[in-house]
Amino acid sequence: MRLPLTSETLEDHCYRELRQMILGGHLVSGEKLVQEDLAVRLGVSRTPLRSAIARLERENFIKLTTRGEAFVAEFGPRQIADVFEMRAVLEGLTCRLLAPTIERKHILYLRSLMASVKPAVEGDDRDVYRDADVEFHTYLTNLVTDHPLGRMLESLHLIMAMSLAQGLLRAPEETFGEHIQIIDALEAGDPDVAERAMIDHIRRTIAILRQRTDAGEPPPA
Amino acid sequence: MRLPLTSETLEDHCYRELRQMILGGHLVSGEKLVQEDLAVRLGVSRTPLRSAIARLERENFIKLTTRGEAFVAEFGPRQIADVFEMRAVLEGLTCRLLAPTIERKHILYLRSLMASVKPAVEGDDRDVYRDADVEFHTYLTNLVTDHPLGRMLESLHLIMAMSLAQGLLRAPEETFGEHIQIIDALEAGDPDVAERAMIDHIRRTIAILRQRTDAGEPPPA
DNA sequence: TTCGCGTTCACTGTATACGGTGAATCCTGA
DNA sequence: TCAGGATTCACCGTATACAGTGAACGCGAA
Repeated sequence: MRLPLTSETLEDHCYRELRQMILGGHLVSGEKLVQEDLAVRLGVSRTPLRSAIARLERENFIKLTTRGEAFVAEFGPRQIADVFEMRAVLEGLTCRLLAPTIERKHILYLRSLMASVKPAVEGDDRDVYRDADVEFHTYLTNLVTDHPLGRMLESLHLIMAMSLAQGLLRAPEETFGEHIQIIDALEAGDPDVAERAMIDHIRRTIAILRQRTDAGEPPPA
Repeated sequence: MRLPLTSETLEDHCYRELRQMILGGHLVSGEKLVQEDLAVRLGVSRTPLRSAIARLERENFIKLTTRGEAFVAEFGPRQIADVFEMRAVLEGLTCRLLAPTIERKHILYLRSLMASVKPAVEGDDRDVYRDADVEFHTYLTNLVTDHPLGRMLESLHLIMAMSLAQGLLRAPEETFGEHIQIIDALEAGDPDVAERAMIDHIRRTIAILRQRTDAGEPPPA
């Protein structure tokens, strides 16, 4: 048994490791997760591994059959759109809650973040912009402390990161302006406007995803 | 070891049992959950019990210390309001998704449900009305299948049931009309109106809860 | 009495052993 | 050759054993 060099639990370790394996494509969609194999691969016993799997299942990264077999979930445009649907309203709520009291320094950070990727927008450097996009949403989420909302959004963000790993869904010049609008609304301290701006922002992306679903486009495998 | 009389897993059993113990007040807020004690009390080993605890923790019924000790979460007006905040937007989303395609029979059921409690509203029979209230929201949630939204709302509904166990937060004559409005919007098939009706409905309750929080009213203990 | 320190103990995380069950495989008879 | 049934096997849920770690408690010194 491995000594706990860090104070982190082995379950946490497995959780993050598995997540990374899914994100990094080392575990592909639909692949079966055999507990014993994975356990030796991660150097732990089945006990903490099982906990990690259960957690990932609740976060929709893993599907279980009635008999307990675990498979990596499939992420097509449909599934991503479903998750984004929840993200839209929950991140909208985030903005609503933040607007009245958000501190100036956070506004400044968000502005500087967007300013720093302006060249990427103009040069259409999508990799750079994508990271900023994720950071923008993650940063906002992390500002809501002492509220169960934060934890709920964590797992959804991962799915966002995953979907973006395959490339941006909308052009930077489009979403850039929307981010600015959100920041403006937060700075103005208007909960309704801020909430609406965020919801509309994400729902425009959902529209794209739904188009792909309707077109029957399969996940890029 | 108990034989699996039902196909249900022991973890599921523990989960429901614990939930019920919390709801029923057999486990009170702030009480520590000692794994071994609970295990013998439920007639199982610690293994499935631990899974159940982990699950309840993710659903905010149980808080864990850094060292893994589990305590029953505290549910004051503040915590309930926080959860209701998420319920508002997620159930709003439920209505938005349902509106375009909801079947007539479901509309009819909801109408008959409300009609059946009309006397309770007029007679101010709050116990009867409360059950119908929970049923109204639960029924709608269950209509959304094939979407992660349903599972996400499950745990939140439990907290609603819990808060209502202590009595209604608003007068039936107030919420009754709002329920009707929601049904009307669903029947009309208008996603925006249906979403807004649900959100407003729940947010009015949140306002009440926030008043109690501001007044510093402690949980009834 | 009170503070400090060591010992004990309770309780957790983790490993491992065990029994059961569905699926795959192989054998047998037509 | 092919269908059907028995047997094996792989894998999961659960129980239990073990080791580590704070916290509580008691004891001795100031």
